Amino acid sequence: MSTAPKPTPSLEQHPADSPRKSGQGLVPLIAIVGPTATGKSALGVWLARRFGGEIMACDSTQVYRGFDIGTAKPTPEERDGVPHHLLDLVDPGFPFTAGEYRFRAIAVLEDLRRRSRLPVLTVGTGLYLRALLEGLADTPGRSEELRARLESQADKLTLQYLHRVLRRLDPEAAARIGSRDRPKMIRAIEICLLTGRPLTEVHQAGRARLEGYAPIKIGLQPPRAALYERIERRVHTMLDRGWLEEVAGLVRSGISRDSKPFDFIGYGELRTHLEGTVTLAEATKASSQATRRYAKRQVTWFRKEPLVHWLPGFGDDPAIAAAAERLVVGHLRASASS
RNA sequence: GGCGCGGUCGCCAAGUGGUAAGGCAAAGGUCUGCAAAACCUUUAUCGGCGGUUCGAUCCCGCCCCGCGCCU
Repeated sequence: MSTAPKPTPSLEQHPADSPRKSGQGLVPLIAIVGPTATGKSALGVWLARRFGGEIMACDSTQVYRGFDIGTAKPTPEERDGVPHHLLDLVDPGFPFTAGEYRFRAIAVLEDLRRRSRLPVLTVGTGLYLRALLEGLADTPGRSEELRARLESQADKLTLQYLHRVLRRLDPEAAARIGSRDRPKMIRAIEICLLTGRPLTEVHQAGRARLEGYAPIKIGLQPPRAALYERIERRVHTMLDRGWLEEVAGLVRSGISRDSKPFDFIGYGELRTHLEGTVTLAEATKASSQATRRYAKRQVTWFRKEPLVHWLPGFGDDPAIAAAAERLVVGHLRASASS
C-alpha cells in the first residue's frame, strides 16, 4: 500500500510502464466478463491504453479465421493500436477446444510478462476463462477416432444406449449428466475409456490452476432491456459492415457447410438466406433472437463466476470506463504491495 | 345490412361436457477439452355476458372483434 499510484489517475499518469510487478510476486491480470454486445472490447482497449496492456481475446468463435464480422472481432480502428492476441488461431474446419485455448493463452501470458505488458482479457466464453484460471482436470484431449465410434453408436443405437454405457463406466457421472445430453455423455465416456477410470474420480484429482497471477474480474452488466436493444442494433450494424458478403465469400471459398463456425450465430442463418430459403429479414430476426438467448446463457454463467466486480452499464460508457479504471488502479496497487 | 368461418399463454397451434397437448419465444438453471454448443426446469383456465347441465373452454342465445363472401 506504500508505493501506490495516485488515487485519481488520468491518462497521462498511466504510461506504458505503470506500476506492476514483473519479477517475483503476482502478476496482475484483468479479465472483463459479461454477455455479448456489452462493450467488453471497447473497455478492454481503453484500459489497455491506460495501463500499458495488451488484449487477450477469450472467445471460442473469434479464434476462427475468416469469420470476422459476425463474431464481432474488433476492427483495426477499434483495436486502436493495441495489440490483440488469440484471434484468428485456426482455419474453419479445425476443432478448437478449451484445452487448446488454455495452452495458447498461457504462452501469450508468458510473452506479456516478459515484456511487462498488462494482460487484459475480454471474455465472452466463460468456459475458456475458467479453463485458463482454474485449469482443467488432468484428462486426455479429444480422441477423434473414439468419438467417431461413439457418435455412430449414438446414431444407430440411440442416446439411451450411450447413457447405459456411461452408467456402467461411471454411475455418478451418469446420474449427473442428462440422458439426452449427447456431447457431455460422449466426453464422459471418452475420458473413462481413455483413462480406464471413472470420470468422477479423474475430476476429483483436481485442476491445475494458473499460478503466479493476480486476476481482477470486471463484469459488465447493463439492464437486460438495454442489452437486448443493443443486440438488435448490432446485428444490423454487422450487416451494414458487409456481413452478408463475408458469408457469401466463405461459402464461395468452399468451406464445408458443416464446419463448426457455420454454427455460430447468424452464419448459418445468413447462409440459408443466400441459398434462398429464407428472407434476409427472417435471417436477421433469427440471428438477433439467437444472440439474445446466448447473452442470457452468458449472464447465467457469469453470475456464478466468483469475485467479479460488477458495473451496471456498457463498456463504452465513460462513467463505466472510469469506474473500471478505478478498480484497476486499486488492484494494481494491491498486487504491487503484496 | 345479410351469409359463412373464426376468436385457446407474447406467437403458432391441438383438444375434450368433468376444470386445457405440443412447438416457438420468455424467465430461471446446469456446465472440467465442439461451450455462439448441449441439456434441465417453469409459465394459460380457453373474447364478453347470460342460459342449459351435478359440472362447459367444448352445447344454446345475445354482444364484441377479425377474416371471407354477398347486397
